[in-house]
Amino acid sequence: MSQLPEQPSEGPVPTSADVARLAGVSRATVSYVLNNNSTVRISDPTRRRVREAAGELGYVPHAAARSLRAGHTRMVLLPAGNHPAAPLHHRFFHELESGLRRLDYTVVQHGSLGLDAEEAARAWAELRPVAVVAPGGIALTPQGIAVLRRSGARAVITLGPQPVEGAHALVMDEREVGRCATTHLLERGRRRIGVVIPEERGVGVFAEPRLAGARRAAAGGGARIEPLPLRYEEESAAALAARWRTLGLDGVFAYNDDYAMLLMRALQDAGIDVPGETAVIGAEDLMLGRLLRPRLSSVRMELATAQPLADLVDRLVRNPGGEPERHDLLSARAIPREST
Amino acid sequence: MSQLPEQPSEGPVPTSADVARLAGVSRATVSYVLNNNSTVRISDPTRRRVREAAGELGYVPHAAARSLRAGHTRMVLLPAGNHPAAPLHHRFFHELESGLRRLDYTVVQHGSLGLDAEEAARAWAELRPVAVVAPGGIALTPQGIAVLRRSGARAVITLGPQPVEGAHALVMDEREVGRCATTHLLERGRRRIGVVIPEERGVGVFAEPRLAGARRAAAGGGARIEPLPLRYEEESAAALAARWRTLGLDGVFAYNDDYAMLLMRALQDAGIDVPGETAVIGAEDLMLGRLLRPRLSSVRMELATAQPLADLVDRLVRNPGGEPERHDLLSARAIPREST
DNA sequence: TTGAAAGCGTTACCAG
DNA sequence: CTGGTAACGCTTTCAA
Repeated sequence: MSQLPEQPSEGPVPTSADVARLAGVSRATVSYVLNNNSTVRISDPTRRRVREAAGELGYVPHAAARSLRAGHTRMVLLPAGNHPAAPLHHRFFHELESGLRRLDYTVVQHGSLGLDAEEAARAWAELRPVAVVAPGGIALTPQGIAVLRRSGARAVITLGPQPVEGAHALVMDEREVGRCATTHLLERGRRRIGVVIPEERGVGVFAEPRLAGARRAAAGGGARIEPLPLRYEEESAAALAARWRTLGLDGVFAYNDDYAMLLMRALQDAGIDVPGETAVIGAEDLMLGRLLRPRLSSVRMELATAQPLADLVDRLVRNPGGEPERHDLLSARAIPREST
Repeated sequence: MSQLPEQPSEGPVPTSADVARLAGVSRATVSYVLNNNSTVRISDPTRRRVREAAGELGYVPHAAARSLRAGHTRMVLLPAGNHPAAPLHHRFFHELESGLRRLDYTVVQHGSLGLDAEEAARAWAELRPVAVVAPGGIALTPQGIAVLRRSGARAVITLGPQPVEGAHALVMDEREVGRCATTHLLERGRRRIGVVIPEERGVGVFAEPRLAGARRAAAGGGARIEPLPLRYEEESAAALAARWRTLGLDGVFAYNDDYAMLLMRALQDAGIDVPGETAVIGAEDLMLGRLLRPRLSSVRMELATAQPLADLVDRLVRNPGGEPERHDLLSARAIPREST
């Protein structure tokens, strides 16, 4: 009659007290053993008993309890963007993440769709991350930064096209991409240059600086810049190509290789010779651009390796007092192929 | 001499006790007000005082303390893959995430590079998630599942090409993609069919089932299947194209559109007529495939909308007892264009 | 309507 | 070397 119908999968979660009881020691001893605390010496047989008890119960420490006690976490929070990041960023994030894990941080991505900047910052702050690395396209306001700092974040870092007041900045200056592309077109003798602006929302954070970079380069070279809104659809590209000759452009920087491939095909279909009548250059140097005829010229973007940046995050966490730092991550250079 | 050099950004993190003190009420009252507890009635002036005090201090509740007290979290953990997921998956994750947030879950992605299945499961379990949704390519063993369940996870769900023993499964049966592609080639009269297997690591989880699906379809149609290892590089594709005629294939399913574009270009450069001599079909129906000449045939993959799946996760969390459930998410159909 | 107190799981301090 | 104890921040009885 005293049979308890507890299924193993529904039983209470084992705690360090359970481990202590099973091993016949105190909770403190369990803690010492499991954390390899070196300030105190525990006999080997005891260690083994504790380890075995933990294994037998499937004990896993409770991170929340631990960090409550410790007064801080080792969580680095990466707010996730609403929009798929560029492939380049992906690799970079993975590197950053494993770099941080190597330094014993727990890296956690937290999405924030449908929250405004303040709400999002509060949601992050509830987790009490020791650092926040917010990619470009994530709303991060000075007030949001203040909330995070007050909640104990020792480093708030933006990672994107431009710095944000009051936070450290890992800058991927996308203007450089526009500058490179435009300079290359200028060198090819082009003076009336279109710059594709994707209409997809969320891309603006990247597109605007690329355009700005193009403008600056053009100003120095006596060229004209014409922004060209474009959706990532064949119809949109065809419409643009249809009115191409009225635009009178002899070169175009197409935001990136995807848009460049789309546009170049539409231009060719409309009988515009590339590069004869109009030169086309993309960015990001995708493999696929090399498969087209003419082969697509591009801007290769190189991102700093992420391990030093993980070290940087670590340094800012350990030594939080200083002025906001700025580090430039992105370098760009034109890769001329046949389309320019 | 008593001047404290505390900078505002370095002061202690405000707690509910600070809010209570400033508002001149007890901590309990603060909790009632801030959580809109309806079982107890608090006067409006008090409510306002509490809210103002919280705002003034920039108080943000401490999620760890809260869940420690509550005995459970509302965290849904998504282990992040080592490898960039397909674009389709990206959209899907974003949808799932906002669906879950709508149900008041906190969605957290946790990377696990360089950890084996057991270590990873323990790392996740430390956070005491109420549910874990593990994408394909993430190692999830029966033991790992047990660890998670014992640590309080009420739902462990895999999301990928095949179910895992003991967990619920959202199945994206990639075999269907291979089956579709191959059936389409059979309908076009092809009988000697190559199937590209990317050599990049991490892609295997997707590639193997696609190959399996192709084999099954071929078996029914009296066709031969030839696996074709390929790296995503021009040289690799050129090498494959160079020995193409010795392979004697009249059709090829190229894993996806990226590999298909790469291979098709190499075949054309080697003087192989597409589709005359060899038909080529990809998968994922990328826009770029439509820009090639011949236009690339593809398999369009459609994923179930994610909101119902968020509801499903919620249901499994609230009602954890049942048998492992399986839900099929992926449907595929061939989109014939000019390359087949 | 408000306040006091207990307790969640952990670890650090201090006696034994 | 080991064991008791207090404290981290929060919510929730129970009592006033």
